[in-house]
Amino acid sequence: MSVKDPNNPKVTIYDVARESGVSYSTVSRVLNGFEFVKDTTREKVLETAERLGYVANLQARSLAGGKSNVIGLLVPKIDNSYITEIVAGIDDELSAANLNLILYTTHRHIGKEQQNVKTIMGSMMDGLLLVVPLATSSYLQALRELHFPYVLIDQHDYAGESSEVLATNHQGAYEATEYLIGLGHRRIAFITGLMELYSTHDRLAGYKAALKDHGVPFDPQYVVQGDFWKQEAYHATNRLLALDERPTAIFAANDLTAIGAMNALRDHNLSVPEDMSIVGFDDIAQAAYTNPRLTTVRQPLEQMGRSGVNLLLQQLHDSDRPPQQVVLQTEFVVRDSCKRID
Amino acid sequence: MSVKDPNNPKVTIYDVARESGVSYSTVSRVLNGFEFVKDTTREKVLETAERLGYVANLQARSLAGGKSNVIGLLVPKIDNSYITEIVAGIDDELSAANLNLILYTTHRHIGKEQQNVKTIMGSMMDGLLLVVPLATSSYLQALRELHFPYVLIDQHDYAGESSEVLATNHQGAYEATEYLIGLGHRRIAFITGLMELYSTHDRLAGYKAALKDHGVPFDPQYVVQGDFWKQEAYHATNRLLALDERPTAIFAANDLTAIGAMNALRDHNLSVPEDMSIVGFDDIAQAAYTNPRLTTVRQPLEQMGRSGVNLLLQQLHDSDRPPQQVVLQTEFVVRDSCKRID
DNA sequence: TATTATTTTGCAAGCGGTTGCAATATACTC
DNA sequence: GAGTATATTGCAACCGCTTGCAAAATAATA
Repeated sequence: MSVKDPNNPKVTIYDVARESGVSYSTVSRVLNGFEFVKDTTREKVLETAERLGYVANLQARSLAGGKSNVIGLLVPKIDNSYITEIVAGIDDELSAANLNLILYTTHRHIGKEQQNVKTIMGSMMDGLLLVVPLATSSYLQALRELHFPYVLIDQHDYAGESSEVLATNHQGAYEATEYLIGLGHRRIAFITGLMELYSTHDRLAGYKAALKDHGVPFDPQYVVQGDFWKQEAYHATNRLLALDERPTAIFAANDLTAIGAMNALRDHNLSVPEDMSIVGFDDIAQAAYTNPRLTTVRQPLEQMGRSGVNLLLQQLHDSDRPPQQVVLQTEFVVRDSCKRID
Repeated sequence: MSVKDPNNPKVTIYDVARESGVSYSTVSRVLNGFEFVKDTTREKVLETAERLGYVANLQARSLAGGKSNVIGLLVPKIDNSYITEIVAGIDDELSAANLNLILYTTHRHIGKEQQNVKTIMGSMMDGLLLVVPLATSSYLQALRELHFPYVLIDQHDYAGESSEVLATNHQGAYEATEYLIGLGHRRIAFITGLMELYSTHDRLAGYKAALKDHGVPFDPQYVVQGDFWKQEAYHATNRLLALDERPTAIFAANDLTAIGAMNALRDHNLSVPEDMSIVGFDDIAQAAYTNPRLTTVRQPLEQMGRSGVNLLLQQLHDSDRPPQQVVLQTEFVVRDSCKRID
């Protein structure tokens, strides 16, 4: 790396300065769009920089107190399209804003979440995007105290002091449940997601509200706990099937849960939607390819990522901007996994 | 960020030094596992660092010529599981090695690829992982000249001077084609991928080799160009269906292409596998959920990501290590999208 | 044209680390 | 216990860039 190659692309600000006959600070000013620079100087510098193929060293810039143009992204794990669609939106928007993205994966390891946040705060990134973080209380406070810009994506800060982007979970769940009721179902089960996440609670509340509004008594035995993953959903479904009075429909907290449920049903030789209606949540790409195709509540995942970036960008520009909440609309998508019963 | 908070987590090496009564260089040495440090000193420093919650500033470290512990990852776009599975493997392995990942997405914009590589080289990352890069010649040379550690994933450097991880594309395509021939097919079409990618050529060669070995004459009209994406595959399939003598089977360069083909067939009211057999390549998650389930050639995508990281790690440890090639085994996966014909 | 206000520019310090080299402390010999 | 080899530690310089402040250049005013 340190070879002084003749055609070494490691051009520094000093090289540009020397080559264009001005001081390095002037170069710095030009490159940062500082206004008090004579136009001719600016052009000259810009031209030389271009010619020499100068590219700023990010770490040096950030170390010197400027912006690093890097924002951190904390996600649980890159292994399902719920996450990757959000990340795609984030990446897209960040890229448009000429910002770099450094990815931190917690591998669903709670301690790591905290650890990463500390690293990020210590590392002079410009901001942080947290996608469905779990144990937030500890470090959210630290982030706030330091005025470190951050945005929560699909997670809620009960303290109400964080910018966040959410979807209409309650409404989505309400509509899904209502749809099932409309098809004649009365014994409707709900497989929850991770209890640490706000969306789980919000969806559960929507489900209950719909039952109530339509005079269907709420029966706790039909609410079983999942964790947004197939495996756990599989077990949860088995528990439901062991009930004396099996449900006739399952509302799954997300599509992966729905798929896990379908797997369990298949292993019990039950078919969807004949023996059991199923509704998911998210509308990940896979949902359109299950067999039967999954009826679900679409979340605008990519848009959620984009909105998160925008919220962060606003904070970056105006650091005292109060926390803001963006709530995106879900949409009920009818496909083939539900059937009317009598 | 610069607030001198009482509980400011921005602890520097100087703080640790002062607090533990040694010089900052000693702290640096301890933190970097340098050997010539007295055990008692080491412990004392480590203990203080821990207590103060010290976390190294990456940019400073990298600026000072040490390792940055950041590696760059260049990918086309985060929007399909081919990419995300590879990224998952990379992320996993990197995380295990305690390395950070900064993500560069080219959005399939060739100029951006080059631009990003330049940025990366100028930014003192420790290394670079390139997943299916397209226009490589220009910057691969620059990377080599600077001895900048990098690894190609699923792409081949014809100059033979790059470390790369590939899959047995030729063999995979050969087996797929052979399988179709074994089912009695003679008019077997091949929808190619992006011609800039090595895998496309390798698969095409495997397809041709299988035809030849089994005495099936190669007919150029059955090879149509795609680009690894559904849309283009859709059009390519339409072209095949417009032929006087339609093929009875389609071997698609990847699963997305296969799915695009299936969409086109459906729009022609043709059913798979009754009217047309289809084989894909990759075995992305979706392949198991198409209807009918897709017969395909599995690439160990996640493992490819992992291997890429390992190759890079080796280079990081021994910078004169000659370029190495890792070729991972593909595996033919029979599902329901092919049928025997007479 | 001298004087003063305003632009532009350059210098130096510092961001938080790493590292070569010299200085100091400790261990080993005789 | 003096002398020398070896293990530890500290100092200073530097990585590439930003920025406050002062100097130099230019424009405005009298």
